[in-house]
Amino acid sequence: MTIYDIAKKAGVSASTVSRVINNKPGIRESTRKRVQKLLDESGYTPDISARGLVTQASRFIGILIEDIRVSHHTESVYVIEQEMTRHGYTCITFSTGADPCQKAKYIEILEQRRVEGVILIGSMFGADEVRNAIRRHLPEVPVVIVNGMLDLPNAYSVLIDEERGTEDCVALLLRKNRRYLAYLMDVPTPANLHKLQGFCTAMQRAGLGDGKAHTVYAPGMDTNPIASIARGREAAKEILQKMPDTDGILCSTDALAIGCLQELQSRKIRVPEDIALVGVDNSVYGLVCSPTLSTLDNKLAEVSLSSARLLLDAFEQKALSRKLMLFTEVIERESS
Amino acid sequence: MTIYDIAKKAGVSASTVSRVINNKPGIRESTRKRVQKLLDESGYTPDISARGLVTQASRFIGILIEDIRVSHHTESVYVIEQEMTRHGYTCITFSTGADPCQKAKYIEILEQRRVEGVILIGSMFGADEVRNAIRRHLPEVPVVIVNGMLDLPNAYSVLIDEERGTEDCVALLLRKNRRYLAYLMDVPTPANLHKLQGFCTAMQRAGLGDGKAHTVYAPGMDTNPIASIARGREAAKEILQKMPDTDGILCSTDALAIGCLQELQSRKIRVPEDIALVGVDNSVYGLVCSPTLSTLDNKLAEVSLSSARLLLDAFEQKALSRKLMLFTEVIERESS
DNA sequence: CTGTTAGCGCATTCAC
DNA sequence: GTGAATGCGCTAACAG
Repeated sequence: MTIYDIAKKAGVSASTVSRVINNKPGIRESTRKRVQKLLDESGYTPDISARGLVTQASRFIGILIEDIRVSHHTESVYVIEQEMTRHGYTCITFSTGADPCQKAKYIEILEQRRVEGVILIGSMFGADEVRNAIRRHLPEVPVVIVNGMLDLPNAYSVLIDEERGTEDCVALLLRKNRRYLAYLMDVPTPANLHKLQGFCTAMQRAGLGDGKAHTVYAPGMDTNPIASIARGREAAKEILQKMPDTDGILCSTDALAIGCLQELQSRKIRVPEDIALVGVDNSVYGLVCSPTLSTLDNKLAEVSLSSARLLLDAFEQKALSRKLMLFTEVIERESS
Repeated sequence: MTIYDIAKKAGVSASTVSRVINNKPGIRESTRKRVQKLLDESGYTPDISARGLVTQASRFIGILIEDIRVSHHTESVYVIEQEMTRHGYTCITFSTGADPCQKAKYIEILEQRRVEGVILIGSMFGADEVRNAIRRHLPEVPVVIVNGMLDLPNAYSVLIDEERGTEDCVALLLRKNRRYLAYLMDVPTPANLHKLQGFCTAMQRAGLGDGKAHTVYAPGMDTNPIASIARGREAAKEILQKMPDTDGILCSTDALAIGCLQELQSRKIRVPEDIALVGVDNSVYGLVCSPTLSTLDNKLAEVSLSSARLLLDAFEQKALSRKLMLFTEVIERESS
């Protein structure tokens, strides 16, 4: 079923049908009615790709995330997809995994699909390989990176002040009279390094010594939340062994904090009485666990919506700024 | 950058370039080398949509789910996307929401994108509106429905025997010497009605009376997991009020069970000592809460992989069957 | 107001 | 082996 089929049935030319479909002016009302009726009855639907070929507009945007199973990524994708769909764009979403080369491959697929814009979710998309891939494959289309930076003329950033937020988390623990703080850090992405910086700053300011000495890493590549939890558990063991005096633990993600919590509880260490616990992400997990988890709300939903809006503005070249910063909020629950 | 640009640079015709790109035979090796080199250097990438216009193959498939934020949906989408991408297909995923009309709209978008196949995740896609939309907009492409049925010549089903699984859950509770069972049921989707059927069968068989009389509904349209948890909490109150003797609760989803757990704990009712709790979905939530949640693993990952494979088989018309059934497994954890 | 023509980027005949 | 011509479904520019 093409516009030609409709045109034949209606006894008009294909252009007339096209005009009706696209609500172009300059058509006699009677003709429009007649064609529209046929259009409705025949169940015709335009081929958007064919249209895109001539209008040079795919109406696609690409969304890249490392792993959609991570709950705050999911939230981001949800919000962005709703907003972009509302504006007539179709989202192509890929879970790229952690490997930068793999990320570059997906960028090539997005080029093949002629996306009009891209949203990268996560600071690890600021890697050099990604930048090169963008420069090579998508040098012309606006690219918004969420919670990260990309030094490219077509790149935009929506940032979250997690460094400051982490300082606020430390402040919370200090208010709870904790003095032997530990920091449990996930893979050293730029975002996580910012949080570490915040932790160190706050520790120093409080006269609690070198933050890095109180930091334990939870190494691992698997982005699955279950794997994250397991890593948190392992890292908790390390904290307890190396820093037995610890009375407060700050985790760079909620998933790690959950693992941590499980390890503490299995050892009958009371949370928050013996050790207070704070996570980051404001994920559902923090509401599901018991005690509920104090966490840093990094406003992923707002940030994602802003990034979608920023992309839409960039399409109309009316983006006010290439860089946007949003602020976090500490959510105090039972674990602190 | 088109094949014509490459052709000009190479001093050959566009057809030759096309042949090189598609690895067609009948090209002198020296020519192929020369063109390939230019292809690589220039950073040319074919426009898949333009190709699709002539080959009549979009290499798109559509995935429809109600809400990607629901953790087992997310898992499904992840698995399907990985598998389809591996086979050269690009997935277009939409969160449709609960409204059947909205679902129909998304099906129309999929038609506009000329998807070659569709995967519907969830039994609520078996609704009449959806069937009509498929019949109208996508009568020719294979449609796989996960955990549901669609009476259409181009439809395939991958089912999970949750009815039997629910019976197994009741058996678990009986083994734990529970006799006053309640069933907490989410919105009456076909899948949830199957579970209810399983509950009733098992209750009757055990001589515990009419299952329906022991069933409480958690009404609500919001598919967000946080909303589900809240609904579970409300429903738990109702159970405690109407059936104060209850010593075991089976919930049709983990999220509801989490809400239930929270309400019980807030009333100092011990789980599992006073009331045992079992969910369905084997979601991360069940590992995050405390006590950890016994649950029915409905093998969403396997089911999703099977549905992707089924679709791929249908593309090559070598699908062995239109209907596939997989089996569940009870996972016993601390809550029972 | 409407039809004719051309061309988007590509693969595929059919000649040569 | 390779090129010229054609058409996929559609919109846009230009006639009329």
